[in-house]
Parts: sequence; structure tokens; C-alpha cells
Amino acid sequence: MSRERRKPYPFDQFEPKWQRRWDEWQIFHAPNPDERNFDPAKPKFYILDMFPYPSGSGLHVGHPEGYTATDIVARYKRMRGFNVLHPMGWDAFGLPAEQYAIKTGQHPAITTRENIARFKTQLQRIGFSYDWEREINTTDPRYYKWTQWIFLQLYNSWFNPETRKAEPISTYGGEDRNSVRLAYVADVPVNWCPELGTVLANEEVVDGKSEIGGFAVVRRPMRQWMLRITRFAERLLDELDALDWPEGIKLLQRNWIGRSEGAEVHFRVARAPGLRIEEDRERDAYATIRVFTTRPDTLYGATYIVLSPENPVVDRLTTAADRATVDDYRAQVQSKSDLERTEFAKEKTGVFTGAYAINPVNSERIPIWIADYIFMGYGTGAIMGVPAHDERDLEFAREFDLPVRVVVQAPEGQESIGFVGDGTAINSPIIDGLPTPEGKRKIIAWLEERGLGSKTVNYKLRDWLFSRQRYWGEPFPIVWREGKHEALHESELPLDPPPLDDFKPTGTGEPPLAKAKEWIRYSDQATRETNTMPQWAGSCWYYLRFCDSKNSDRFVGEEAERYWMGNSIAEIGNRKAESKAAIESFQNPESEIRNRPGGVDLYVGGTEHAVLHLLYARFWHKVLFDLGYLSKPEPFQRLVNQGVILGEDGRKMSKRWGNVIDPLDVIADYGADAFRCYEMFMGPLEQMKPWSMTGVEGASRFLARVWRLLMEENQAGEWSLSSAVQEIEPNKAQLKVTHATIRKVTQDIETLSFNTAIAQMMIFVNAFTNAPGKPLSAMCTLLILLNPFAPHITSELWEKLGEKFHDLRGDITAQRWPAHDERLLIEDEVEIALQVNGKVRDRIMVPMTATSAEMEAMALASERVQQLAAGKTILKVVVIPKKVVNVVVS
RNA sequence: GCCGAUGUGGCGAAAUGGCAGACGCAACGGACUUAAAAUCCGUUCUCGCGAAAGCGGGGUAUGGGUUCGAAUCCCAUCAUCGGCACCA
Repeated sequence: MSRERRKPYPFDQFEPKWQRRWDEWQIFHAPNPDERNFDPAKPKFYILDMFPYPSGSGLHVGHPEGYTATDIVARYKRMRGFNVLHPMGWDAFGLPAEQYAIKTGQHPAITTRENIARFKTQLQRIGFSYDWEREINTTDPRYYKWTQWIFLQLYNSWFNPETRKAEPISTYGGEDRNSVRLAYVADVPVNWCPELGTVLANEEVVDGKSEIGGFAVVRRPMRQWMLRITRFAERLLDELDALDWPEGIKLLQRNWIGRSEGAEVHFRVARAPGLRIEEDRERDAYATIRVFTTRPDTLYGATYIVLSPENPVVDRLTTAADRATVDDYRAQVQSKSDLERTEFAKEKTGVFTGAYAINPVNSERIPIWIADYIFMGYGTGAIMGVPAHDERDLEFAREFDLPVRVVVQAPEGQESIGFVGDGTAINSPIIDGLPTPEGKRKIIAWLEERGLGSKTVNYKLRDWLFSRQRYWGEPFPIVWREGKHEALHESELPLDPPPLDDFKPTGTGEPPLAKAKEWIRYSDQATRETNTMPQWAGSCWYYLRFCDSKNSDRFVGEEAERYWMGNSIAEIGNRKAESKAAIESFQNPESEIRNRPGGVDLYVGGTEHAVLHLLYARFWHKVLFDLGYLSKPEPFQRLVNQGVILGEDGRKMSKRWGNVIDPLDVIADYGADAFRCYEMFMGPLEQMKPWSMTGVEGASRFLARVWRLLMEENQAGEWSLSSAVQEIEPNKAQLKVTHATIRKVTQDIETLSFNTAIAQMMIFVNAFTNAPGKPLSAMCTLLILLNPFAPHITSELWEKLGEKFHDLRGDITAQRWPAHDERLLIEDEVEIALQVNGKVRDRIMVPMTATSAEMEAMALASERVQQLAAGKTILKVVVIPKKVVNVVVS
């Protein structure tokens, strides 16, 4: 392939020039309310990209897809008179830099600095209009100081169930504050990878193996920091409804939170010879097993109890005779990896404990088993087995010959054994004959009256395992004294990680920080916590820091937070508000706009963050909101997911397939504007779509046509403003296409339909290509409309126009977005289709003003219609003004 | 297994109850050129009849339904992608 291929237009001569100018003049800086050039009349608009991890391999074409979309909206909104916050930063703590450090000894800070520099160069080469003065980096002490500070807020607060809010720990009246803190320590099973010598996060474990290296991962209990996100489950679920997010993402979060309604039922343990429970009979806690069920109406069908093998109560009730079997089974389960334990289609396993429980409704003695299909982490770690109406219980009962008792009558024609839907209660004296929902209500009431159970809601969401045994993360601002943890004082932040030469994991599960003997020693009696925070910590609140990234007194200034994270004055999408009307409305305290949810107005990123990042960030936001630091309860008002860009072969881009496209290679050949336009022209933003180099060429050709609309080339190959561009009135057709383009592009940017906006601009350019004179007014309009998509070429052409036509003042970015005139779009006549029995048979021109009756008459006068209707009865004529007339005949 | 999204020319797609295939890619033909590239103009869903202009039939994964009219709404099936996966 010839590298010397002639450029269709000289983008290489002006793209770098404009990028330098934008950078030097900081023209995309968004002033904060306390800055001199802040204009209070402008409404705010906060447009956020998911900030990247600056990896060693640089950006790929997937990153800039979302970034280009937001950049278009940002540039458009500025021209619409908004004060636009459009920042960028680096989520820079993380495993790859640390792995690299282990291999080479190069400090992760150095690797990170280099990678950030490369990423920033790449982004600037695409011409994004970020406010670089607000750039942040999660590994910068001035940033992680506040990540640590937020952790202290979590540590020093609790969730008050009465107010349903996070409150300072000082308002907690109980004895043991450590039992309610939002950040707490617990011994929990973690994913331990012996081969890598480290603990892995769930998301780093794929099919029971480490994502990196594919080594076996085992469960092992370790002392960990946890965040009590489960207390917020209800609010995280309820407050999802009002957000303007894709329904699919909301559903993923709902499923992740996993709310289910049911009842807790208390089963007393029966006394039996040889049962250790006998020795503790006055200690009621050991004598009752609480189970969670979503089907309390099937209580009469419970023929056994199953406990999770990890349930601590197992020790207490196992009989001496069964102890060996039970211990053996528990040891077996413990050694199993998650993969082995959840392997589908496998047979149920379990053992009998020798103990029995009493069913509260019928006083029946039923055996207590343990089995690994019951998890300690959900509900109470105990269930009642109702084999007739639960698939898993049925499998278990068949495996171990336990009785199956039908208590729900299935609808006609369905087998009652194994029926899990709603039916009618039978063999259940208290609720016989009741449909399932009523049966549930009645039996719960019966249990509650007698203190044998209660209505309960359970969530699948678990508390968040927040510590990692790694070097390259935020150290916890915690010290240990005589086995007890205590928080550092705010004034001791930031707490920097220790300098280390050896980043290797210790192999024992002890974090690498433990090797820094000096650093660990806090005082004679106290030592520092050696775990570090996960990568999510920095990304949980970065959008807040962008509002006021240089503030050294606070994580975000109050005024800046109120302004940027407060109400959206105008919204992208269906509802749009002209800024003047919006401001008036905003000033009225009763207005609907003023009472909008607020937050980031548009957040664009990939679906891979559908649950974790987006859930964690909402959780932190709510805690900080409850504590009075923030003005709105939700961080991200509108969320849009961009689709994945596949390789040219239709496969996922990866080194393995050799189909990775480097944006800088594309830009070298076709320029940044063509790259941007192609990415937006490929198809709908949300859709997955394959890359096509010939498609890029098409976008490049389009821009070259725009270039030649205004520029001409002399013999020497030098370009200058075309003499065809003149201050002439556009003709009627030109005026019409101009205004149709204004309307279409404006609407399409609002709905993020960039592909069709570009198609319309292509139509515009095609319409003007062969015009002998190019009316200046129409050319100016095109340049402004195209500017958000192709900022370099339009800036250059605008400047060229300005040299000749002195009325054009200032840079193109300072221009107002044009408004279309609906009157210019109105045609005198319109072509309509004539259908007979729904098939198009003719087309005629009718005046725009034609009434339905007139259209009908014209349709019936058509020769073709008369031919086809000859000898038949006209049953009906349907007239759709300006579109179609359908004549129905028999 | 459960939940969700998607399915339209050779390709990316447009049209979300009213003329299917806008716009672009690719292909083919023409103009310009000594020639090529670039550029400009034109053709291209499919089948039948016709020398042609044209006329007619079919067509939006498959099968049904609602409607004067369906790519669009409803039901079922299939395929692809994504998420969850013994959550009681």
C-alpha cells in the first residue's frame, strides 16, 4: 500500500494547528461560579465520559466512539449557550501497572505517568474539547487524599434504619459501634489464587480460574474490609426508577440487587438423645432455626430442613453419631472451588445431621440436613425443603428418599408434583382452598400472631469486599492497636503508599505493604493497615472531583457542587428547553425544572460497568448525600451505553485475531475529522458494529467534498478560497435544503442519532456540489452544523472565509447555533401515493393545502385507480393527508 | 435453565402504523485524461413479460394474527449477541 497516496484534502496541514490553538488558549475551559469569567446567565450542562485506565497498549478505536459522541454534544451545547463541563481524567490504580512492576522492577508510578502521557496525546490528536485544566489522576496524592477521606466518612457513619439514612456514628445509641459502621472488618471467604500469590476480586475470576494466567482459585477465609452496601439495597433499587437510563441496564441492576419478598419461619430444634443441643437448652438461640422462604404458603409441604454447611449452628446440633460424616462433608465443601460447587447439572449432595426440627404449623418432626446448594450468604443460610414445589428440593429429596407432599393444587392439566407456580392451597388446614397470594398473607399473619415468623424482604446483594492484597492502590487510613482498628485523623491525609523495591506478593496472603517495615510502624503500640483499596474506589467519586478538581480544602467545593451537580436546566433527549426559557423557569422556585433530579446530565460509557461501577458510585453518592455533602441523591441523570466496535472480520478486536485498529494510524491516513465522522456514521451509537476501512474513506471523501465546496486548487497544488463563494441569495431549493439540514442535525444531536445527522449533511453537500455559485450564508450554516463533528476542517474553512468576508467575526466555536425556519420547509405541492387495497398503484402531486375530500376526489379521478376499480364496489377510501390515499374495493 | 437486546440488499444502515432500502461502502457503466489515480455523472432488492419505455408478481429471520394499510403492534418458533446462573 502506497503511503504516498495523495491526501484528498490537506488535513495534515491544519489539524495540528487547531489542536495547538485549542490547547494554548484553553478555549474549552468551563468557568466555575467563583471564577472571573463565569456567566450566571448560562445554564450548566455536565457531559461525562467513563474515564479510562491508561493501559500500556494505548487507546483503541472503541474508546473514542463514546468520546466522540460526547464531544459532539459538548461542542453543540456550547454553541447553544450552555456552560459545558466536559472533563477527562485517569483511573490509574490497577493491576497491569503492578504486574509490570513485578516483572521489571519499574515503579508503577513511572509506568502510569508514561501511559497517561501517551493517552493524552492520543486524545488530543482526535481533537476532543476537554477542559484539561480539570484533569485528574486517581493515583495523585491530591486526589487519593480525598478517596481516603471518603473512606473515613464511611468508617465514621452507620445506617440508621429509622431514618433510612447514613448518619454519623455518634448518633448510634448501641454498645458496639464496630458492629454498625458502613466500613467494617470481617473474616470472609475470598478468592485466593495460590499460583499468583494474591487474592482476586470476583470479576477477576472467570469460571473458577484467574483471568490472568488461568490458575486455579480457591475459597479461603481472610480478614477483610467490607462496605455495608446491603443497607442501601432498598434505596438503590427504588431510586433507579426515576433515572433516564437504558431499561436493560436498570434491569441488570435490579437483578443484581435481587429483591425478594417472603417470610422468615422459626423451626424449633427437637430434643433428642445424643444431641449437644440438649446441653444448651436454655440458650434459645441454638434451639431455633430460622429459614427464609418466598413460599410460606407451602409450609405444610416442608418435609426436611437444609442448612448451609458453613452455618455456625451446624456444630451445635449435630449428633455425636453423625459428627464424623458431617465434619467430613463440611471439609469437602470447603475445599471445593466456586466452580465445582456451582457446576450445573450435577447431582445434589448432602448429609444428615442427626437432628430434627419441629414444623410450627403441624408440629411434625422433620430431619435437618446440610447441603452445599444452600449458601450462607443469602437469607439465613437455612431453608425448609418443600420438594413438591421447588425443583432443587425435589432433586434433593429424590436423591435421598425424603418424602414429597403436595400442598399446592396445580391448574387443570398440570402435574402438581414439581409445580412451582401459583395455584390453590391443599393439605394445609390453615389455608386450604386459598389461592397462593392469599395463602401467603394468611399464613404469615398466623405465624406473626404466635411469634413463629414474620414477613421479610431479602436481597441477593452482598456487602462489598473492599480490600485487596496489592501494592498499587490507596492505603487504608487505618491503624491497628491491640487488635482493634482505629481511623487516622483527617489531618494525617493523604497517606502515601510506602516506597517499595519489591512488589511481589508475599505468597502467604499478606499484602505487599507488609514488607515496608518502617512504614507499617505507626507508633510503639500501633501498626498500619496493610491492605489497599480496590480500583473502584477512585472511580466511585471522580465525577464529583471534576467539578472542582483543584480544591485543596474539600473533596469538592460546596458552590461548585451545587452548580454542576444541581438541577439540569435543559435536558438532552426528548425534552429540550431553549436556554432563555429555561433560565426563567429555573428562577421560579416552583418550577418543575428546578425540582429535577440533577447530577451529571449525560454519562456515556460501555455496558461492562452496568452493575459494579454504576452501583458502587450510586452507593457512595447516597452516603455523602445523607451526610449533607451533596445536593442530589443520584449522580448520573442520563446514561447511554455505546456499542462495541468489532474488527473488520466481524470478530471482537483483539491482539489474538490481529484485527486491532489503532486510531492514530487511521488519523495519519485520513485525518482526525474523517476518523470522528466515520465513527459516528457507522450506525447507531448503542449498537455493536464492525469497522470498515473503506467506510473511513467514504467519510474522508465527504469532508473532501466539503473542502472543495469552498476551496479551489491552482496548478501548483495550492488551495485558496473558491471564487464561487459569494454573498448571493440562495435559491428556493437551496434555502429549503439548508433549513431541512438545520432541523435534522439539531434534532439528531439531541437524540444522539449522529449517523442520520451526517447523512443529512451529505445530502446538503450533494445539493450544492454542482451549483455555480455557493451562497455564503448557506456555507456558513453548513460549517457551524458540521463543526461539532469535524471541528478542524470547519475551523479552518471558517478562518479562510473570514479573511475575505470581514463580517464573520471570531472563531467558529464562538458562533451561535442556527435555528431553522419552518416556513421555508413548506412545499406548494407534495407527491402522494395512491393505493388500491393497500398496494401502491399510482403517484400524484397534490397541493399542500388540499383537503381530505379534495385528495379523495383526485385519487378517484386517477386513470389507474379507475382501471383497477372498474366493475367493483368502492367500500371505503382512507385519506392520510400529505402521505397516501387508499381506495378499498371488493 | 432464566432474563434482556437484536434479526431489513453484496456490506454498514434508513424508515418505529402510511411510497421499504434515505445516506454511505462495494460493484458496474460513462465523462475528463496519452494513461492511471483523483474528480464528476449514471446504474444496481428479486422474479416474470417486453426491443424498449414500461407493466405485473414477490420481498424486511420463519409461521400465524390485528388493521383500509405492518419492517414497525400482538402471539409462537428459530438464530445471534449480552447478562445472571442451585439466591430458597
